[in-house]
Amino acid sequence: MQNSLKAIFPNFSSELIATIEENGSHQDFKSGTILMRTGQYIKNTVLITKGKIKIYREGEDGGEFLMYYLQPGQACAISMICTTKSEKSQIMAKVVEDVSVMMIPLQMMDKWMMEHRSWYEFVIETYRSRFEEVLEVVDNIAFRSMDERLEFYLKRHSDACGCSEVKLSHQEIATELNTSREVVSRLLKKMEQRGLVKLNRNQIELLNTNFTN
Amino acid sequence: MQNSLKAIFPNFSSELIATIEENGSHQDFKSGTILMRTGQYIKNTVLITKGKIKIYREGEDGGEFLMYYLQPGQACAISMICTTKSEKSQIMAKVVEDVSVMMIPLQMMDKWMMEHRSWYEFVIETYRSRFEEVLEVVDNIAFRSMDERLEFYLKRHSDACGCSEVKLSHQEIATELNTSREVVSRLLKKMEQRGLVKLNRNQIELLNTNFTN
DNA sequence: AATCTACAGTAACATTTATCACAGAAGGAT
DNA sequence: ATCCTTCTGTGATAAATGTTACTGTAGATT
Repeated sequence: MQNSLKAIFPNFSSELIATIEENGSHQDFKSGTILMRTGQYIKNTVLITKGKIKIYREGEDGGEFLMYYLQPGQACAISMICTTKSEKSQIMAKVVEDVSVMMIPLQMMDKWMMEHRSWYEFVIETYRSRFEEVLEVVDNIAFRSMDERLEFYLKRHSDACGCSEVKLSHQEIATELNTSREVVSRLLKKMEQRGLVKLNRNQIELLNTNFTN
Repeated sequence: MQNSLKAIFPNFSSELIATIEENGSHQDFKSGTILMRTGQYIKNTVLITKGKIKIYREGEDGGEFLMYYLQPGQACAISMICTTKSEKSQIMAKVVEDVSVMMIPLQMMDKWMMEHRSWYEFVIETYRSRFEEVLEVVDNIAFRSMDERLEFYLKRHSDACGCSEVKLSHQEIATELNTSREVVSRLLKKMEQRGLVKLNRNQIELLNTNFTN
């Protein structure tokens, strides 16, 4: 256990790892579990050691909008921020691949910030990278049209999984981009005609990862 | 001077105020000055003591997109985040009302985080509130159409200045929402017909601040 | 094999937003 | 007062996106 945590969070000091083992509680969740809801109070910070969690925003009409994914070695920035004052969550977190996490009680946050340099740096870096990621999301919806956003979305996915096949239905993609299935189908078809992708049932193969044209 | 800082940042401890006075440099900037550009390296954290700074994202085509405003008693979250590793800025910061600021050299950031509880809390709270604000921006562009976004925009403005008159041209508003002047003119006209605003040259008067209908 | 269901394709149409073109109005400068 | 510039209003049109409706197909179920 100690070994695995150290492997996943290589920058953590040994003392920090030990402290985490001591105070955190290890938990597993199945794909589909909703870990956090908008408006819910947060009592833990979450460190991901296995699997994938989707962080998204929910519209009043029930529409979803993907913000980013959390993967092993990462932590939920929102939970860190809100934790310090036990604020309400502003986002939804859903498990999309069975996960293992360490739940860190909120009281530890402030304490460790002072006591563990490597925790402090991890937290700051988490804030920074998530903030940047969200800014990129803003860019996309503010300045780009749906076809560009779709390309960006597929690229992000293949980057995340490290493979060129994206295993999602058009409906799922549409939901995450907050558009309709028909629009996604149309645009994908156009991309196929341009030779950028190959379409199969429940699977999109990226032919030209570097389609910046 | 000591007095004024304490008045603007009431939660800062006296020792922190003294430290800021000692290490920060007081500077003034005229309206229109660009304090930070995308891609620029950041070497200071900025505390605003007077005036207003606009934080926005710039598209490749030169389009702007308003993120939020910084006002007295606030600090630039981006500069704090980037500062810790002297990262590049991801946003633009432009003075929109003559400002006075305290520039804090980046080396101080980490040091004060450990030494001054009130600084630590201020930084965390700044992260949190800005993150939330950006999430709200995402909501708006992801889920809402232009007429709703325009209403929200006007509301934010009147909230910020504390008055019901928004002194902006249609062109300026269009720029910040990344749309065109004609669209703004048309939507405003409709709002006027619905009795929500009164239109004058370079000025929009909100008649019904609570237009959630 | 027959049936069922989720997924994908596509045409037709509605709506929203962007763009072009131009006219008039307000206020400052001469 | 006249001229100039900026701001505003509005129609016509184009483009992008959303919606409705329907068809076909692959794979699962029976």
